[in-house]
Parts: sequence; structure tokens; C-alpha cells
Amino acid sequence: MFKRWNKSIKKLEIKKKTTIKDIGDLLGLTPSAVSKALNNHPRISDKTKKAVQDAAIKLQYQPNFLSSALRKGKSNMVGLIVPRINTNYYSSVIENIEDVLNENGYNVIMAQTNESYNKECKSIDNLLNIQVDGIIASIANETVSFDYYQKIKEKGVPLVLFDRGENDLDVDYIGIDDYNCSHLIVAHLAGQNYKKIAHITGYSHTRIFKNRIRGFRDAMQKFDLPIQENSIIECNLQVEDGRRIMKALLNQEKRPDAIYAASDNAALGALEVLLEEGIQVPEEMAIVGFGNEPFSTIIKPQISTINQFNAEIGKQAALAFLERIKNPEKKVSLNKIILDSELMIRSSSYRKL
Amino acid sequence: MFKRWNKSIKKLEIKKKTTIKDIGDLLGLTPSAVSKALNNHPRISDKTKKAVQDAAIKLQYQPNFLSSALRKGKSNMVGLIVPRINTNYYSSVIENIEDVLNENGYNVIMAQTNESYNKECKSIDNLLNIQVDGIIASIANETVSFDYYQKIKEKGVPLVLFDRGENDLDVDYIGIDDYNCSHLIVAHLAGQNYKKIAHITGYSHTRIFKNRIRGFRDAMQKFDLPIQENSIIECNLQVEDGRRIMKALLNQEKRPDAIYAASDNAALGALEVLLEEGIQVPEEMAIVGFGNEPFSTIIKPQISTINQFNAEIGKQAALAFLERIKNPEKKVSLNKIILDSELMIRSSSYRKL
DNA sequence: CATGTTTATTCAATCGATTGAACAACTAAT
DNA sequence: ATTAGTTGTTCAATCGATTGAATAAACATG
Repeated sequence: MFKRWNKSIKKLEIKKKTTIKDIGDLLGLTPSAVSKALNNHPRISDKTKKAVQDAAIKLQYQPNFLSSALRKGKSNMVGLIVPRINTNYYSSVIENIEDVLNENGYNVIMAQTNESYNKECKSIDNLLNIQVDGIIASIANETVSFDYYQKIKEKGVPLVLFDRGENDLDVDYIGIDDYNCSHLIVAHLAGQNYKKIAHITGYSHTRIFKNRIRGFRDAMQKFDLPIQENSIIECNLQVEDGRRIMKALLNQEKRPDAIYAASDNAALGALEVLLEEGIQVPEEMAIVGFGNEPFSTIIKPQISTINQFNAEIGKQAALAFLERIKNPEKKVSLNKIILDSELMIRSSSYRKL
Repeated sequence: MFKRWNKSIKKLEIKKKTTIKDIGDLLGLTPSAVSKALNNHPRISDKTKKAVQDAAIKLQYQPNFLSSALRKGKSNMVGLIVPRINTNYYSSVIENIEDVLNENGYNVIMAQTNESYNKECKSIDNLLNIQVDGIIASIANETVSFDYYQKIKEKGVPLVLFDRGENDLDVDYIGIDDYNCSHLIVAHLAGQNYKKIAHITGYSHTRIFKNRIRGFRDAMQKFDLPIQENSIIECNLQVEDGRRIMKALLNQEKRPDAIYAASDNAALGALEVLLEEGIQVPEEMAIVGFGNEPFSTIIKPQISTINQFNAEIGKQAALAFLERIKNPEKKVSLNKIILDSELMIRSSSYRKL
């Protein structure tokens, strides 16, 4: 009997979380006094503050985030929408966003779209329900209509985009200079005397790929190189896409002598096909990728690629959000941060190596 | 003047979120009636329900998650603690956890420990503050004391561990049979007539590595193979560790003829050193890794490794949590789910290939 | 001693949704 | 016509913390 009683007491203790009321009861104070003491309110005596803090520790008090968020209208949560985390690029960016936001007292709620517009819409609704203080996102491949992102803006929730952005949305954006990257690559290949460059790229409705394509065209023109028929191919940029397209290119009448792929995955697929076909890389054909994924240095030959400083992109995205939160009124000037990126020249495109 | 007025009206509309009270005002109902209508309460007439739903759509009502969570004592958020997301293994697992939980109406809050015990403690406190409905975690390398995990249990918050678990904690766990994996590997290598097998592994205070080491020892004994002095080396299992240890092993008097590394990264480091030294793999020395990271098939020779079905681990972890939520009383039987894993035999350890 | 000032704390409303109890209106049964 | 039962809605308390206003006490000043 006694044992049972004892047990139920213990269970009660476990279940019951201490609130400011409990602290108040212990010290003969009201909840509001306790709340003020904990928040270092100037009108509370140091003696009381000390007593409250001690009691809080003794009772293992942990503030109820939900109630204070409700009252203050601020959840200290940030929604993070990405196509998927299962790539080195996104996981690096997320890792850094999370680090920076955590340091500043924010929690990150993750949502993956798997490149699906539908899932993206659902995620946005969900995050808005949760009353996130802001949303950081990289737009899904499928997305061509930005009404849901407009909705975020209309609700007055700060929105920061990275990588896959959109000019029309008129929000903070962190990315790289895709146009210029294409120039770097074409200049490098032209300098190596490659002349028939093909471009395996993403869908041109996405701004970053549109820019890469534009950069590619302009750079080719600048170096007086003709753009072959069918040599700009849009796809999902996965390994399999690279393989498929490379095979098709090899069967073309005018076979290219260099490939600029807009992802390392596509570059890898293309390279695999060339190795299988016994085509010498870079002697017969050069390959340049994009993104500096870790595997690009593991395969032989190592793949030349664009390094985008993922960590920095993540940090800047988080900082842009924090900045926006700090001065919500300063809606005039948008943060359009274009970060540096660099061409890593490796053996897949360097004949003299 | 008119313009200004108009503008401020618009701004107000933007800022103000519609609540159940607004819906009530529109229809001449009280907030409680509206709430019940939205929650499909049996005592509310169908007519009213319909009217409320229509009004909700018209006013673009979005429920305030915070208030309902506060009232119901259920936040529908799950904390996810991982060493870091920036590896294929963890990002795959997380991706699947998120998918399953989202489908079931839960949101995922992420926290990375970066293998630091301190950060782990902070994350746990934070997640408990937020009033998560449960926590899914993989323990940091540094962690040897489990008091913070005990705290989770004491608060009555469901806890599920995966990969890096701990027997003493007595909670749901999803993982693979590490002991048996070591057997598979040793059996394979012994079958290939390798005799002097070294084991590069993680710290033995972590259960999975303890089990792999135990499995390694037992399997070696089973195949009558002597365990060399200094041939079980504990480390952080990064590429650099693999390199360092491989170099040391090469300088040993009794050089091993096979390496069983407890991570693909360590295996990669070791393999790189062997290739640099001109040592034939697998003829002179075999290498087997662990985890089936994507790069293991990119490098030549491809690395033999253990494939752990990451997606399944993630799904099962999420399901274990959901199960625990459904029957909170059924505390008796714990889910200890040991998933299958398979040895992928590739050219780094297959002489006859 | 009356009045003003400072300091420390309590009061009471609030954030938005939920929920059991209460109530009113209506129907069915005795 | 009285009682019982059903149905649809309102009432009021609640979740836990926050915050401006009010109050009380202590002290200083004329």
C-alpha cells in the first residue's frame, strides 16, 4: 500500500513540470513577480531575483516556450525549406544556418520539398501555422508559380532565399554569380584550346540555370566559339542524366570536345561514360562540373569544378534573416548578397597537367 | 490623404491574422462554437460546421499552432539530435524520419551536436523547453555520461535512439547487428585467404564500436586467425585518421594484409595511402569499409563495405516514436529493432575479381 | 505632519484555442 | 401539461508566461 502511494507520488513529480507559479508558491511571490525576476526586470529587487533564480534551479524550472511565444507573438523558430538535405551542398548550407541561428536563440524547423511544388506549398502553410518568425528557402525545381512565397511576404513573415531564388519575389537573396561562373569555365576551356563546348544544365525556368546558360552563351561568343546545335541540354542534373546525355552527345555527328555540366553529379555521369568508352579525359574531351562535391576529388581523373563556399552561403542566409528581424521597418534596401566562387582546375580539364 | 488611409488599411489587413474570434464575429457565433465546428465536434450542427468552414476559407484562417499546443499540452514537434547532418548516412536517415513524421502531422526540429557533449546537453534542454512531443537521437561521440538523456526520460518525453545507442538507457533503439557485421567481414576476408587483419574502429565506449570490436575478436578466433598486437586501433574514423593509421600500420614490423575499417571515410583514407605507396589492392592488401557511402563505388578500386539501409533506419525510428506516442502506457516492451545489413563485396577485397 | 518620490510587488488582462459544464430551445413521451 | 431527452450553443476556466497599470510600503522633503 505504502509502496504504491510512493510510486504514484513519484509519477506525479515526473509528469508535473514546474511553472513560475510553483516558484512563486515556494517563495510567497506571485507569478508575475517571478516572471519579472527571471526576465531581469529593473523594478525587481536583487534579493528577489537571486531567490527566484535559486528556486528555479532547485525546482528544475524550464520555461514553457509555447506560452511565452504565444504571449509575445514570437516563436523564435525559423522555417527552412530545401529541395532535399541529402546532398553535400544542402547539408553544408543547412548545417551552417542551424549553427548561426542556434547561437542567436533560434530553432530551425526543417522541411524538404523533394523538388515537388505541392509539398512546397504544404510546407509553407505548415510553417506559417507554427508561427515561425521567418523562412529561409531554396525553391523546388518544379516550382514555376510563386504565389505561396507571396503569401509568406503578405503575412509579413521575413523571407530569405538562397541558391534557387527568384528576382520577381523581391526578397533577400544569397547566391553566387552564376553568369560569371560560366565565363570562368568557358575562359578556362577556351584557354586550353577546347572549341566545341557542350553545356549540360538545369531547367532554364530556374534563375540560376538561366543565368548560367546566358553566361555560357555570352562567353562562347566572346571567345568566338560557335555554339553547336543541341549542345545546351536541360535536365535534372543527376548522375543518370549525365550518363544519358553524354551517350547522346557521343552519337552526335559533331561530337563536342568539352563538357560544362551544371552539377558535379551530371559531370560524374558523363565522365563515367567516357571512361567506359575508353575516351581519354582530358586529352580527347574535357569535363568541368559545378559545386565541388567531395567525390569530385575522389574519382580519377579529378573533376574540375566551381567551388561555392557552402558554409558561407549558409551563414549569410542566417545573418540576412537576423538582420531583417532586427530592422523590420527597413524594408527598402534588400540584401542581395552575391558571394565569391572559384574555379577549381583539376585533371579532368587540364591538358598540361 | 485617401491613398495613405488606404495603405494603412492594407497594412493592417496584412498584419492581422484571423482568429476563431473573427470567424465567430462574422457568423454571430462564439469562439468556442467555432472551435468545436472546426474540430468536428458532434454537438455542432452540420449547417454551422459548413458555414464556419466557408468563413475560414474566406478569411484565410490559419489556426494558431502555439495556442492550441499550449492548451492541449502537445506541440506536434519532434526533436532530432544528430552528430551532424553533413554525411550521407545521417542526411539519409533524417530525410526519412522527416518524411514519415510529416505524413503523420509532426514537425521536425533539428539539432546538431557536432559530436560535442556540451552542445548535446544544450540541445536537449532547448528541445525540452520547446515542449517537443518526443526526441529521436543519435548520441555524440564525446558523450560518456547519459544524465541528460535520463532527464528526457524523467520528464516523460518519449525517446528513441538510432545508430549510436546505449543499452543502459533502456529506451527504444533502431540499429543494425554490428557484432554480426564484423563476422560477415572477417568471414569474407578469411575466405579470400587474408590472415593478418587489422581493425580501424571508433571509440569503444560507444556501443556500436564496442560490438564491432567484440565481433571482430570473436570472428578472428572462430577462423583461427591470430589478432596482432596493435591491430585494433580506435579513432574518429575520418579520412585523415584512416591515412594516419594506415601509414603507421605500413611501418609496423608485421604488416597486415587486410584492413577492416569501421567507416568508409577511414577506408578511403587508408586506400589513398596504399595507392600512393604503390601497394596493390586487393592483391597485396584488402580493404573493407562500413556504411556504403556513395563515394565507395566511385573510387577505383571500389570499396567493399557494409550497406545499412539508411532509409529504413530513418523510417523505423520515426515509426518507433509514433508507436510510443500511441500507447504511452505500454512502457513495458521496448522496441529494439535490429535491421538487416549486407556486405557489398567489391574489388577492394575480392582477389578473384 | 502632509506630500511627493522611489522601490518592490501585486492585479488583471492578454495571447488564441480548447473543453467540460451549463443552459436554452425544441421534440418526444407519459 | 409535465417530465425526460436531444440538440446546438454559450459560459467560463484553462494552458503558462508576459506586461502595463495599480497599489503599497519605505523614505525623503518642505
